[in-house]
Parts: sequence; structure tokens; C-alpha cells
Amino acid sequence: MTPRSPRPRDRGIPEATVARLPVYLRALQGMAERGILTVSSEDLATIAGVNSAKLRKDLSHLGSYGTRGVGYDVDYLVYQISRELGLTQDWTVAIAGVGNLGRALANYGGFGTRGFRIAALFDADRRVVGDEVAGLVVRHIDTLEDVVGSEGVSIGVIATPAASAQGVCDRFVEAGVTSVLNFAPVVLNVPPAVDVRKVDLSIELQILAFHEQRKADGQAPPEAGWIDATEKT
Amino acid sequence: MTPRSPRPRDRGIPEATVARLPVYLRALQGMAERGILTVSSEDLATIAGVNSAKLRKDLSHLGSYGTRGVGYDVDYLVYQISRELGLTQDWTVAIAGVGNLGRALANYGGFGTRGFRIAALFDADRRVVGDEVAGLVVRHIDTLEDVVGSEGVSIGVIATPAASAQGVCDRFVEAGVTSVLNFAPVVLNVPPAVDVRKVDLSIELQILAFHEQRKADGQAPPEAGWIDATEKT
DNA sequence: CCTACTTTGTGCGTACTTTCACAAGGGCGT
DNA sequence: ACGCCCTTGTGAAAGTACGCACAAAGTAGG
Ligand SMILES: NC(=O)c1ccc[n+]([C@@H]2O[C@H](COP(=O)([O-])OP(=O)(O)OC[C@H]3O[C@@H](n4cnc5c(N)ncnc54)[C@H](O)[C@@H]3O)[C@@H](O)[C@H]2O)c1
Ligand SMILES: NC(=O)c1ccc[n+]([C@@H]2O[C@H](COP(=O)([O-])OP(=O)(O)OC[C@H]3O[C@@H](n4cnc5c(N)ncnc54)[C@H](O)[C@@H]3O)[C@@H](O)[C@H]2O)c1
Repeated sequence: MTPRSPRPRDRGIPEATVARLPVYLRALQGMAERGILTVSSEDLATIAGVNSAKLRKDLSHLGSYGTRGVGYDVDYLVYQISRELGLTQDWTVAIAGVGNLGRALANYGGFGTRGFRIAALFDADRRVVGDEVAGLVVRHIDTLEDVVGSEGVSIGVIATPAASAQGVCDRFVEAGVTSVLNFAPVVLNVPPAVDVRKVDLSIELQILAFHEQRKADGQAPPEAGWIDATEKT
Repeated sequence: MTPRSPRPRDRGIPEATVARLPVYLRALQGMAERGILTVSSEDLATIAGVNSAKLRKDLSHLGSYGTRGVGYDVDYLVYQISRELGLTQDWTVAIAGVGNLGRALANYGGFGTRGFRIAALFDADRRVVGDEVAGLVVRHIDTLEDVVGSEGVSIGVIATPAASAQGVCDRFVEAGVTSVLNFAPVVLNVPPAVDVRKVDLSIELQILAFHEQRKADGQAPPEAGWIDATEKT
């Protein structure tokens, strides 16, 4: 068993590494469930779809948690990555906009099991307010400030139409939310202390279309070989 | 450069630029609708949330479409970016997995209006097959090969549970699909000629949690004006 | 205790990205 | 026709990210 590390030496994990840690974490959790005790960087890298040197360098930012000649202790690494990502504590989430997407998000079980508790759903439409969705009663958007305060919401999810997104974002920020996940196709304006991440499905499709066109244009029928997708996110 | 080039001399546009073109495009389309004829890199950059030098360099990859002293012609730029992204033609999309997320995607109007036609919905559950969703009848996943062939599907969207994702992906690929948008939290394995893009909401939340923890750990958060979010995707 | 073998952690060169800063191009008023 | 002023397009610098290759560190077996 790897000895515990005295100091989490961080302050300066590259953003690219942070974006990959959740991938490693998920792979490791899968292994832990299947009773695998240790894993080499080579094996974990293959599963995570990355180069093993990159994996080792990523993990080295958290500390030296591997054992040369053996690999990494799965449970220990799960713990270390979780701690680094801030998943050892629960985070409280609120979703604004309970339409197609908002409902899908609310009904998705994968969040709660990962330390993200959905505490409130908001909508502006009175036909929706009062509905029960995923065990929560949809509240009116005008109660946002009160609820965010009383529930201690720290992450706001925006699933409203684009036109309302900035307004809702401002209210989240005003109410003290410091992280926002935005599904509306607009660039949000926020103070420097607030983090925004955007998920834009149309953009993803357009990027695929670009490459698709490339493939169709310059003809050079690629060969065989079965490799890991690049999965650029 | 290394002895061998990874691709037959990349005909130009950096991946990072491709990922931003859709953002510019959306901003420009909004301007076009409001009757704006020309725009400077400074203004467009502000709206798109990027640095103006970056914007100019991005656009320079498409050609010299600006006029010094004036800016860019909005309509012309919309056309050029659309062409570059391959949006002057329609793309046919199929969605596999008509659950919470699959339904939200199918019901979303924003795709069709941007040149992405949803041609088919597939599910494995017989209670779902036959349902009408967004004007389409859900088909059984076993008809995937036939439909993909006859409809000329080039982009496959995977919204099934993680356990089924690789299998569905393999069938898409086998049927001739060369671009995949994956919502399931797994790393897909595909041949080199196939592009995969992944959207993983849990990862986004985990990245936010990481920064949230940082803010809490550290000390007094910065205080300043009102800037554009970095929007790293 | 020593040798053979495995796997980590990282130094280093390469490639990509972002940003700065400015010369050159082009419109417009006079 | 001329010169001023604005904005583009782009070299060059600075900052990130990637992946190879290998010494160091640890295991296993005799
Ligand atoms: N559905 C998708 O698959 C999908 C895909 C890509 C992007 N999006 C984006 O996600 C967002 C939501 O999409 P959707 O399909 O769920 O739309 P939707 O119209 O089904 O739902 C939007 C909901 O937001 C509510 N709303 C409107 N203004 C509000 C406000 N000020 N405060 C609170 N709630 C408000 C509406 O009442 C509605 O219930 C949109 O911005 C859309 O562009 C959705
Ligand atoms: N709903 C969300 O907000 C959300 C968020 C993040 C990630 N995801 C991921 O998206 C995927 C779908 O999520 P969901 O909430 O819609 O799940 P869901 O369970 O509601 O829907 C999944 C659907 O896929 C169908 N399916 C199962 N196996 C199939 C197969 N082999 N071929 C075709 N269809 C099959 C099921 O019958 C079901 O209808 C999951 O991988 C989930 O982890 C969803």
C-alpha cells in the first residue's frame, strides 16, 4: 500500500491536466468496483485514451503516488484525485430553465452519485412552476436569490433560452454563485472571480462537420488500424 | 517537424481556431439579423469573448476578408466561415438512445436551423420503439445499419447508457458513419478515419468543483471590474 | 545480498497557442 | 490629389502542452 503523502503539493495544476483528471477518476472507479487493486500507467492510459507519459506527468502534479515496478494503488489514487478535484465534499447545484434540457439534467442520476446535489430548479413559466421534476418542485425564478442563499448553492446551471441566459447568470452571480455551467449559446459576462464553463452542442456538431468536409474534400482513403479516439474536449 | 508529418500537410486551420469559428459565426449571424453591415475585430472579439489579435489571426487562416480601416463585412464573413465549417451543405444526423437526453436533443430546434437534419432516432427498448418524438418515429436499434445507409447519415449521436455506447458506436462506424458525438461517459474506440467528440457534463461540473475548491482554499478572492468569462471548452 | 526486471517520474526537444506590437493598406475629408 | 487616421494582417516573443527516452527506484527471485 502506498504510504500517505504528507503534503498535497499543488497550486499550479495545468488546466489541461485538470480536464483529464475526471476521466482518470472514472476509469479508476470502474476498476475499483471490479476489485482491481493496482494499475500501471500504461494500462490506465489505454483505458483513458491517452499517452502513458502524459498520464504519469498528470499524476505527478498531485504528488508521487505510484510505486516503481508496480504501478498505482487504485483506491488510493481514486481518493487523491477526488480530493484534488474537490469531490470529497458535496457541491450544491441549482438549475435555471426547466425545459427539454433542464428536465434531462434534473432526471439524470449521474450527478447526485458524484457529489453534486441538485438543490433547486427554477423557471419563469408559470405553467412549469409548481411541477414536480425529479423529486423537486420547480420554483419561480424570482425566488432565486432566496433559495440560493438558504441552500448554499455554489454552482448554477443555465438551461434557459439564449435571450434569458445573461440575465439569469447575473442573478446567480449577484446571489453569490461563483461557478456557472452554461448550456445557452451565448458568451456570458461575469466578474473575474466567477468561473464559467460552456457546453454548446451546436458547436460540437459544427466542428464535426468541418472535419467531415475535410475528409470528403481531400481524398486519401485512410487505412486500417484500430486506435483510441482523440476525444478532444 | 518530426520526420513524418502526422497528416498529409494539414491544409491549414489550427484545431483551436476551428473550435472558435462557430462562436464567431453565431455572433455574426446575430449582427446580420440586426442589420449591422460591418464589424471591427475589436468589436467582434468583445462579443465573442476573445482577444482581438486572436480573432484576427483566426480569420486570417480563412483568407484576407477584412478591409483595413473599416473592418469585416458581416454577411461576407458569415458566408466564408459557414463555407469553411462545411455548413453550406446539410448534414444528416442520427441519435441513438431516446431517453432523457436523447429526447431533449431531438426536440431541440437549434440543430435543424443550422444545417443539421435529424434523420432517425434509435432505441433498444421496445417500450420506446414506435413512439413519436419530435415528429420522428423511434426505430429499433437493429435497423440502424439499414437506415444509416438509406438516409446517408454521416454524424451519429450516442445518448445511450455508458455500457451500450461502444457497441452502438461500432455499429455506427460499421454502417459508414465517420463522425460521432458521444454523451456517454466512456472513451470510445474508433478507427483513425472516424472523428469522435465527447460531451461530458459530469466532467464539466468536476472542473468547476476544482476551481471552486481553489477559491475556497486560497484567500481573499480577487475583486475587480466586469470582464468576459474565459469560457474554456 | 545481489542480479534481473518492471514501472515510475521527469528532463528535454518539438509543436502548438496566445499575445504583443507595429508596418502596411485603405477609406475619407479637404 | 494628399495626408490623416483607423484597422487589418502578421512577425516574433512568451507561454503551454505533448511525448520520447531514460535514470532512478522499487519488486522478485535466487
Ligand atoms: N435541448 C437541447 O438538446 C439543447 C441543445 C443545445 C443547446 N440547448 C440550449 O439549452 C437551452 C435550453 O434548451 P431547451 O431545449 O431546454 O429549451 P426549452 O425552451 O425547452 O426550455 C427553456 C426553459 O427555460 C425557461 N425560461 C425562459 N426564460 C427564463 C428565465 N428568465 N428564467 C428561468 N427560466 C426561463 C422556459 O420557461 C423553458 O421552460 C437553450 O439555450 C438551448 O439553446 C439545448
Ligand atoms: N440526462 C443527462 O442530463 C445526462 C447528463 C450527463 C450524461 N448523460 C449520459 O447520456 C446518456 C443518456 O442519458 P439519459 O439520461 O438519456 O439516459 P436514459 O436512461 O434516460 O436513456 C438511455 C436510453 O438509451 C436506450 N438504450 C439502452 N441501450 C441501448 C442500445 N444498445 N441501443 C440503443 N438504445 C439503447 C435506453 O432504452 C434508453 O431509452 C448516458 O450515458 C448518460 O450517462 C446524460
